[in-house]
Amino acid sequence: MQIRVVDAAANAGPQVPAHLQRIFIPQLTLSSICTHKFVKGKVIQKCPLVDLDKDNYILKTVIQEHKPQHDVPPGLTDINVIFFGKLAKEFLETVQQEDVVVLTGFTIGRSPTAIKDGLHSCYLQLAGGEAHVYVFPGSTPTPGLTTSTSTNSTGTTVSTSENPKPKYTYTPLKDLKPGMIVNIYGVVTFFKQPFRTKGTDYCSTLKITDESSVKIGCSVFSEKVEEHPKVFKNGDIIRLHRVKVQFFNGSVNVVTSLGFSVLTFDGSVGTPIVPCTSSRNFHFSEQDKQTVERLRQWATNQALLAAPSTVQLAHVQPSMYFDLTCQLLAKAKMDGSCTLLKVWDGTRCAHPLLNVFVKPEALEGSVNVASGTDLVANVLVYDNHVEVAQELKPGTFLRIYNLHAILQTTSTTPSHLCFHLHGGTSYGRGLRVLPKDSLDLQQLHRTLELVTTSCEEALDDPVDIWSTPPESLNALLDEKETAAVRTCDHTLEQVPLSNVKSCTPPRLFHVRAQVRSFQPRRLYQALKLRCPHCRALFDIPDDEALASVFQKAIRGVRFGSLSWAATGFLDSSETGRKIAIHLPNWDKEELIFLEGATLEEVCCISKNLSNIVPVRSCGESMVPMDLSVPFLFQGKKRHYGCRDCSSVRHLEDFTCEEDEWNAKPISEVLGIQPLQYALLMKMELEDESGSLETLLWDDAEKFFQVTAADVAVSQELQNKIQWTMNRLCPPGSTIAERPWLELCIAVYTVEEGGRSTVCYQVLNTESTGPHVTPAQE
DNA sequence: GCTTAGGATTGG
Repeated sequence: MQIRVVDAAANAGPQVPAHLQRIFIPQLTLSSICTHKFVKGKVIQKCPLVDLDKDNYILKTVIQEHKPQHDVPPGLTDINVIFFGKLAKEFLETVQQEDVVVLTGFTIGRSPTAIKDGLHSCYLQLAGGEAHVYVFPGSTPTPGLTTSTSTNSTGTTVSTSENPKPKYTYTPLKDLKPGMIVNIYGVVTFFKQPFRTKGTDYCSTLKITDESSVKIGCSVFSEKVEEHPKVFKNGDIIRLHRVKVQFFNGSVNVVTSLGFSVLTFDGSVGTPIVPCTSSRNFHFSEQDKQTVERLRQWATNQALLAAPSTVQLAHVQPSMYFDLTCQLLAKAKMDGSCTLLKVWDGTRCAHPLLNVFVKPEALEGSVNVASGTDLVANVLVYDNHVEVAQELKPGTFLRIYNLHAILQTTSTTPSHLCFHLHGGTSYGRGLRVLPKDSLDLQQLHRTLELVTTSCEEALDDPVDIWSTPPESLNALLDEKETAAVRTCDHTLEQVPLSNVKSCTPPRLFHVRAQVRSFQPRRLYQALKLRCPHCRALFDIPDDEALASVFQKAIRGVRFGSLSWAATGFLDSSETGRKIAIHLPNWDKEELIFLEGATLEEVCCISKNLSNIVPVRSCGESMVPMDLSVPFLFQGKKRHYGCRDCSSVRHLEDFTCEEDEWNAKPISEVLGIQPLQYALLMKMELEDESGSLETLLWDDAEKFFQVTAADVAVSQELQNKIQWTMNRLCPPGSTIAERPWLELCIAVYTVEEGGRSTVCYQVLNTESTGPHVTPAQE
C-alpha cells in the first residue's frame, strides 16, 4: 500500500520514516530537491477522479501547508497535488478533506494554473512506486513529526533536548562587563561578510542588539571562512557562545574567544527556525527556539527591518547603493583586481544596462538563459572581493551587498548602467552565496521561472488534465519580446553561437541571438532573381538601365510584316515615331507583342493589357527583345529570363492553344528559362559567445512571411520588410536594446572553384510582431 | 604565535 493511515494516539503502526526531511510548501520551487523530503499539509480540496482506463486514474487535490504562519498568502501555502494511477483511486477512497497528509516521493512541476487559481506556482505529482502518503485522519495533532527532530541546512539531524534544564545561560547585552566571557543572543543590525585581516584570520564585523536596545559591536575571528556567522540580512538572529567582552573607544564590544561557536537564524517571523551553521555538533534546545521567536517578534515590533536594503534590478536608479539578490550567469576575470559577474534577477531595469563584452573563451558560463541582455546586469567586482568572486560557479544564487549603480555616459553612446562592487568593506560591501532553498530566494525563483518559461516546456505540462489552457503562459510569451521564433519541430537544444561556429558541417542548430548588423542596408537590393535551373543569381535591373536598353532598341527598329499576327501602329509621344502592336489573336488582347516602345510606354500600355512581350522583328519572324529586360510585363509584374539557360526562339508562327496566357506557356513558346524572385540577406548574429554571419536565403520568404514575387510589386510588402529589420535592428540602437531571436541555423559547405566554404543559413524561422502591415514609414 | 578590527562610499 502506498497510503498508510497513521494512528497518532497509538505509538505503534506506520510511521513516517525518520530519515525524511520536511520541506515547507512555501519553500518549494521548481529547483527544489525532493529526494528524502516530505511535505505536510491539510487536504483542502479533492476534485473528481478522472478514470482513463483500468487502474489508470488521475486525481487533483489541493493541499495546504500544515499550520501555516499568519500572513502567508495562499500563493505560497496552497499547492495543487496530482495523483496518478492506482494511488489516485486509493487516495480518493482513503483520504478525506481536512485530513492531514504527509507526501513523499513526489516530483515538482510548474503549475500552469498558478495565475488563474492563485495557488502555488508549482504543483506536486505523485506517481509510481516511489510515491507514498501518510494520512493523519481529521485534524488530530501529529506528534512525532514536528518537534522531536529538526534539521539544519546542512542536513545534520539535531536532537532536541527534552530536558527543560538549560545547559547554557545567555547574558542580556545590557549586562555585559569588560573581561566577561559570555554566551549572547542578538538581532543583527549591521554586518560585514568575512574579510581578510592583517593578521592570520578572517574577521566578521557585526553590530547586534536585543530587547534592551543596547547595541554591541562584535568581531568574529577565524581562519576558516565557513566558521564565520552566516548572516544574510539585517534582522537575522545570531547566537554566540564564548565571546570575550572588551572596552574600546568608550563602548563595550565582544570578540570571539577560544572555542567560540556561532549559529544564525532567519529573522522573519513565521519562517521555520532552522539554525544555520557549518558545525556538525551543536546544542539547540526548545529554549533556543523560544529565544529566537522572542527576538524575532521584538525586532519586528521595533521595525528594525523597516527598510529592506535589497532592490530588484527593476527598481535600481543611477548612483544608488543597494543589495542585489541574483543568480550568477557567467563570469570573467578582467585583470588581477577585477572580475566581471554577469547576473540577473529576472526583472528588467528601467535604464539600459551596459553590456561588458568579453571574448567568449574568457567567459565562464553563459547568459543565454536570459531572454534578452537587457535582463543581464554586468557587475565589476574589485580588489578584496575578487577572491570570493573567483570561487563562484555560474548558476549560483548570490547576494551582493552595497552594489553601486553607475551611469556610464560617453560622447558616442547613450548612458548605460553598470554595477561596481568597490574594494573595501565599507557599508558591508561584499558577496555571499545564498543557499538554493533560502527563503530569501523565493521571490527570485518565482521571477526566474516566469521569465524562462518557454513554449516547449508549456507543452510538457499536463495541461489536459487541468482543463485550463495555459493562457497565462501565452501572455508571458508575448512579453518576452522575441522578435523571431523557430517554426521547426526539431527538438534540438539551444546552443551558443560559438558552438555553431566550431562544428563540422552539415549540422543544424537552435540558437538565441541578436542582430548585430545586416546587409544590404538598401533593402530593395535584397530582392534578387534566381535561375531555378543553373542557380545563378542576378540583381534586378533598375528602371534606368532598362529604359536605356529600350531606347537603344527603338533606334534600330525596322518593323517587319508578320503573316501570323495582326499588326497595328500607335503614335508615340515623339513626333513621327510609331509603336508596333502585334496581336497573334484577332479577337483577344490577352497577349500582345510590342515593338518600338520606350520602357515608360510599355509600362503605360501594360496597365490595361494583361500580357505584354517586348520584341524586335527580324523580317518575317520576331524574337524577344533582350534578356536584360523583362520578357513579359503583366501589369506591375515583370518576368525575366535566364541569359545562360534560355535558347530564345524566333517566332515564325504562333498558334494559340492556350485559353489563358500566363508566364509559363509564354516563356515556353519563347524558349526562355524564367527566373524566380528571391530574397537574400546577410545577418550578423550575436550572443554572449560571439558573432556569426548568417544568410537569410532559402527560408527568407518564410522569415518575412511574404513571397519575393509579391514584394517586387508591393510597396506595402517592401515596407513590411523594412519594418521588420527596423525592429530587429533599430537604427541607432545599441545591441542591448535589440530584441532576441530564436533561430534554427543550418551549417553547410559550398564548393566553389575547388574551394569549400562553410556557410550558415537561417531556416525554419519566422519574424514575429504585427502581421498586419504597419503604416508606411 | 594569541594579532587581526574597532561600520561610515564617490571609485576602476
